[in-house]
Amino acid sequence: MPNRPNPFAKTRRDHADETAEDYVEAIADIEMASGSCRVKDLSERMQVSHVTVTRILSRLSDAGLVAREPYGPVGLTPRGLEMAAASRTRHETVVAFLERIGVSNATAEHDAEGMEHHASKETLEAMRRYLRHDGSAMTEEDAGNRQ
Amino acid sequence: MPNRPNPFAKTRRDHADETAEDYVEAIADIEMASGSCRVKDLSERMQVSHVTVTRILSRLSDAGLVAREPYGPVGLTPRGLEMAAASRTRHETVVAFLERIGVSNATAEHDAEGMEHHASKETLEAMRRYLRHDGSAMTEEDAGNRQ
DNA sequence: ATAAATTTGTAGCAATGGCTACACTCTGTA
DNA sequence: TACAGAGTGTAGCCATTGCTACAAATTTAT
Repeated sequence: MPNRPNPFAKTRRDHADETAEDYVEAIADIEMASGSCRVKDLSERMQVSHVTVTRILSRLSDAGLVAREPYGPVGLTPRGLEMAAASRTRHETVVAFLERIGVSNATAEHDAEGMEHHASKETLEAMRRYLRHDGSAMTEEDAGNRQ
Repeated sequence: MPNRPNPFAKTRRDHADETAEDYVEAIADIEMASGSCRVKDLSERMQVSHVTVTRILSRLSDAGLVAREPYGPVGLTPRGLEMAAASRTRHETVVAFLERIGVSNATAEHDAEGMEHHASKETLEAMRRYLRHDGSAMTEEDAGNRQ
């Protein structure tokens, strides 16, 4: 018997859900930054072809997260907005946490993008607790001086 | 323009590589724990059908990570062993780190499974630095008392 | 107002990872 | 030894996410 029973399991499902969150988050970001979101914006952001974006948007539209009309801009439904807000909060928690332990902003943004989908409620709470109670940013030097 | 340029990008590729690492790590674990690894052990561990395991093993065998013969046990090639060792180290770092900030062992194991694939070298180093320099385990109570 | 350029949609292919159903091999025991 | 049951393999289906190539629409410029 494996000594680590099956902490795995679900990890390998949910890829489609992660995609949904990433897209919804990106749409909210882009709308916020430039006023409206187009397929092109998403294909650049996600670094995939516009074809891939179109197909995924169509799935998200069926799922009731995205509002879409041919050749038009991409919008979020109320449910999409909800998901975007939750994703954003979680994303910001992970980024802030990584920076706090000394990771550069660029790396924190990059790693958070992947990690955020796997941080459970409990882990996110631990991160927030850490952010609340350890007020100082930790640089490499700080880390050396701490004890 | 999005304010977050494209920290995304690769995030959505590499799923196959993550699978490879997960399987190789699992094989090493199971061999360690029970002496030999069978398809059945993996299908239980990963909670997927034996069919899925077989197909993935065949891909990993083609990739030179896994040694395989029909109806026989599953082994790792030298390259597979290398990958398993690296994965294990990284996994243990993430688990230890999560526990250190107050996450329960069960949750740490679970979250690490997904997060470890997205922790860059820089982030892993920050975690190890934190583990080295902050010797005490942090419980929820500790967190409250710290400042 | 037209032509050119950009954007979006559609068709159709590939790889990955799920599955069920069915066939085959292996093992252990009657 | 022979058979039952457990373990594997194979066929073939589906969904997701990539892609290129080509077609249609929209926007921009002339």
